[in-house]
Amino acid sequence: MTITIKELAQKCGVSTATISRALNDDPCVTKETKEKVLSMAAELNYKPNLLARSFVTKKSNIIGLVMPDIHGEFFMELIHGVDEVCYLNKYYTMVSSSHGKRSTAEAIIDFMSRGIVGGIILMTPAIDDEVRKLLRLNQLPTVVISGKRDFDKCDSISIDNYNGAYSLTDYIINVKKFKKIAHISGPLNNNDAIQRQRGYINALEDNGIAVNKNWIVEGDFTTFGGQAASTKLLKMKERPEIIFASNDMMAIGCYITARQLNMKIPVDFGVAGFDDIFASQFLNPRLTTLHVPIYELGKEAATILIQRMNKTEMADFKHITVPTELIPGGSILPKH
Amino acid sequence: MTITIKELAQKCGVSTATISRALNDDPCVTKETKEKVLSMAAELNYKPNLLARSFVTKKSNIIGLVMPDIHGEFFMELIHGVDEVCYLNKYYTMVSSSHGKRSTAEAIIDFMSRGIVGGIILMTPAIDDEVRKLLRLNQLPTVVISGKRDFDKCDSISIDNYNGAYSLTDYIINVKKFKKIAHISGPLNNNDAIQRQRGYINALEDNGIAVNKNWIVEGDFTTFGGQAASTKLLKMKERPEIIFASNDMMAIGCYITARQLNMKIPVDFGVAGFDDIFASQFLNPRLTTLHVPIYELGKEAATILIQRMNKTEMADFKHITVPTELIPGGSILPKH
DNA sequence: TCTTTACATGAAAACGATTACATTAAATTA
DNA sequence: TAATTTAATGTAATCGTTTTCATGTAAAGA
Repeated sequence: MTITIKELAQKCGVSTATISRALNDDPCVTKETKEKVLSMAAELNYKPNLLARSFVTKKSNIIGLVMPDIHGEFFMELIHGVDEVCYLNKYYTMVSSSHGKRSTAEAIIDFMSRGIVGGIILMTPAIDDEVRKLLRLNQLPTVVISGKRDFDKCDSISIDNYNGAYSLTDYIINVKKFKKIAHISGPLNNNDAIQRQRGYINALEDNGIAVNKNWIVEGDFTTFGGQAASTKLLKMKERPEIIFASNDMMAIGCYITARQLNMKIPVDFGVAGFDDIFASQFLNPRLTTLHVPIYELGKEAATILIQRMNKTEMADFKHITVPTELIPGGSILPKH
Repeated sequence: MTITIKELAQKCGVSTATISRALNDDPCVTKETKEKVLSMAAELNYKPNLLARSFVTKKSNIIGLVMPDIHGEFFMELIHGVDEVCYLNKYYTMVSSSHGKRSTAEAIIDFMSRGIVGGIILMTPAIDDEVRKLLRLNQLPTVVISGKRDFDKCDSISIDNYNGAYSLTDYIINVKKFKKIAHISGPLNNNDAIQRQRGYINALEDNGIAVNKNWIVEGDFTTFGGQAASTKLLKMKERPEIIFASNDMMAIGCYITARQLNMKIPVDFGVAGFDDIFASQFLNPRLTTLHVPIYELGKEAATILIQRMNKTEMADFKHITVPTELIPGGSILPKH
């Protein structure tokens, strides 16, 4: 079925070298030859075998996308963005996750050493020593998407977790006029979680509000964790008026808790989240949260990576920080 | 950095053929040689170049996953399931969508003709003539996931849309005791949509309820379409008591309409959906819907495909239908 | 007309693995 | 002991493409 370059060469009455040159737009071949080759290729439906091509050129137009998990719309949007750019540039997207027992390092090593991919987009909540070492002696172009810029030897894109959390906390204090604000953090080995917590704390301090340590509870970024943490907070003798969860999933956990404790959001307590996942807009009342442009982020990462893959000389690494956007919802009342 | 088989052969003092045999567990090589090769390979961190291997063996352990769109948790769970099985079997997942201008056929041709993937999982709402033809003369193992089994020359997995919709409609009639049930269908070139509508109609007829054509409105599987269709239904002089939307997204559109028209679900009208997407459980009241085990479906598809890719002799094609599960929610009251 | 230059194309090597076939050495049989 | 079989390994071809280098031809210059 599939025809090879040799057969095409025979049909055209030229050598395989000329075919290759014609298809790759080498200026050496004459217009007539090029036309003849192209029309014959189209007629016979010839498509170069990408495996063979990648094999000999040592370049692959496959991008390896390494994520901590393949679950939820967050990562879906990331894949979507990457795929969009890949498609437009005739690249391919290979997904991989460190779910189950697999470590991020393992996934990266796999991609790096087997010649399949020509570049890597690494989304990771934290870069540990093993991964850091791998990236350092990595020969493959890599773009790191992370909650914090803590690696300089790659292009990187970070979400502005700190300023997002800061501005949301500040909004609750100065627009909504609340001071009793609790925080459910993400796991504290997660850079996003750390940055968001820092933003929350600094906003409190800058507004002259003492930080109540009891009101900072570590969660795990799941609805279940949010449920547990919010239950703990709401059963305290002195309970907060607002719960700022470090992501929307945990904020949803707060809604579940409210139902269980027979409390009303936003009357009995207010809730804020982070991420603006799809479900957030359908919560009743709508969740106040921060929108993270994850689709655009995926597109940006793929764009930078492809540029890097096509360039031989290495310009300085790009480090981009993308801002979040405050999405006001009914989950926080203005204080009367 | 990356070492080749030649260098490894030199280090071991054997030929590349022996290395290859040792690594592929050929019974011909002695235990001692095999051990020597394996330990040296581990020491030097040798990993066979998969490109070269695939190139020469004409087999690829990359699976191409073709989807109509890369968006929403539905497809995310599909990818998740496929990835899980791929990882366990040392396969890779390459995603591709027919979003934007790209047709499904284009995506398939690309995968088929370029030698990159060794098998295809094709998720498509309908198989048109072009795709049908492609699949027929396809040399690559393919598993089709579709709303309806309408192609016999491949392994296939179908969601039991008909029985799901039938049982849900029957449940509304016989358990919830409603007879005035409207339906917002999906686009009618979509097999899932067609099967679901058929299930709805047949359930009505089998229960002796006349089908009201005005109460069947074609939607587009989006919240916006669900909004438009439900608005239309609710503004009729004789309006339905229950709206059965062909998917959860459109059901969410019904919730939005309710808010806009200042109506209360389930008091003023009831809603049912199909898919059981993540957001459905957080709707207030919880959406009554049908759970589609999409993650398991992805796993199943990948499992079958990998079996097929490893087998030379072609056994009969498998055709699997997976059932849906009724998820009762507060969105439909029992009729007093 | 002869040499030089430029240009278009062809011949052949290369990439890293697998594998059919050849070869060698050891073991078995006569 | 010589002949034959068997087991383990080596040699070399192969896959489809790109690319270096060589070749031949036409145009330009002397």
